[in-house]
Amino acid sequence: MGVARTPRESWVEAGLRALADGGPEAVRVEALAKALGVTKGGFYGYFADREALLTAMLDAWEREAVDSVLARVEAEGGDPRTKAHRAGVLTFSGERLLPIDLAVRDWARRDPQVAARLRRVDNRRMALLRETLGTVCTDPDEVEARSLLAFCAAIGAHFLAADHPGRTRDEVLARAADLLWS
Amino acid sequence: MGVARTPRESWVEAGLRALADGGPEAVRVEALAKALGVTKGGFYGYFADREALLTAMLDAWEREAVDSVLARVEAEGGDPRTKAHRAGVLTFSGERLLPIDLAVRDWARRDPQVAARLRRVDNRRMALLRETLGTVCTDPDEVEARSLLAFCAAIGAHFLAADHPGRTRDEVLARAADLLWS
DNA sequence: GCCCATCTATACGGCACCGTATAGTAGGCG
DNA sequence: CGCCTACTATACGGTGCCGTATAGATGGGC
Repeated sequence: MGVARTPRESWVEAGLRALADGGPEAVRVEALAKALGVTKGGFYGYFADREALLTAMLDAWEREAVDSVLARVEAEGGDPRTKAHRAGVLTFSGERLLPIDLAVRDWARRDPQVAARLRRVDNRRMALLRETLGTVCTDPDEVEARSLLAFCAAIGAHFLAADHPGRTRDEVLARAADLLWS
Repeated sequence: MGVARTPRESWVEAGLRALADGGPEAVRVEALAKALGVTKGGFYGYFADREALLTAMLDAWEREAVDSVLARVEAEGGDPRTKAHRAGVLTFSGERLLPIDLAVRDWARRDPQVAARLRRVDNRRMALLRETLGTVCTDPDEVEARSLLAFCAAIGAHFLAADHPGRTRDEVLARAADLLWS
């Protein structure tokens, strides 16, 4: 048996990279092959077509972005706000997950399949926010409002281009977090 | 002189529609021509190339999304919160501007030219938010934080797929607005 | 009615990509 | 060693798109 020189995961990996910095349209079989230093010859042994790769990419992302993150957060435990913060850091820092996350969000606006997946992911993240914010606020409606604001801030900050004269974005976000968790 | 059967604005218009529901990659000369019921023959009389159309689209969007909206808001006047709310409604309701806005946001992550433009737009919107929130809150740092939260909510809500058991998204957003303007 | 600018259709070469077919190579296993 | 499987390179037809060239239509101005 020959050894897998360019195994299935390599294609998924390259696909996620392309998605991260070019959107789903940038996930092109021949381009990935060139990025991997091969031709597309072997691709169709792993995937029926381009669409199958996109699905596999989303599968991998869903696992890595939620299961793995939430598992680590639960394992380390700690203060509710700390847990929420660590989940945010694990998810939205690091050059890897964030750009994929943002690309998936835009993609979801055009593809119902992707939207359904993102909904599963976001619901689990919202559940964590609800849980932690429930410790600093009793009114369930307000907990929901604060959770949405927190989530929107975590995501929206990356889609906003506004400046904050005399401050950094991170400083403003820190102040916003204080407001939400006060 | 022949009359403009498919004038320049038609191409810009069709381009913005394509951008709104397919992203910049979907703005393709031949596809627009087909959508307009024409061939691409006349296109290159108005635009040097596809890139020139994209620029013209952004010009049109910037005027319509900011100049026109802010002018109308200032003209009608009213309560600060009302002004901010009306600006939000004019910008983010209606099937027209919102999807273009969201598409531009994703586009800006990959194209510095677009990012610079979005920055101008967002700064003007932020200025309005700052002004109105300055009337309910004195600490400038908190005004900035609340403004950012409000803006992130307006944008982020459209990129979030989470559910709110027993509530609608609009209900939660209304509660969030109450928090920010309290 | 005719001219002429303005728009339009058609055709072209080029490129990038998809998915398929086919032949070549490389390494584990008997 | 030689086979057989897994992977790879190459080549192909098809499609959709870009930008250019060129010829045809259309309607206002004189």
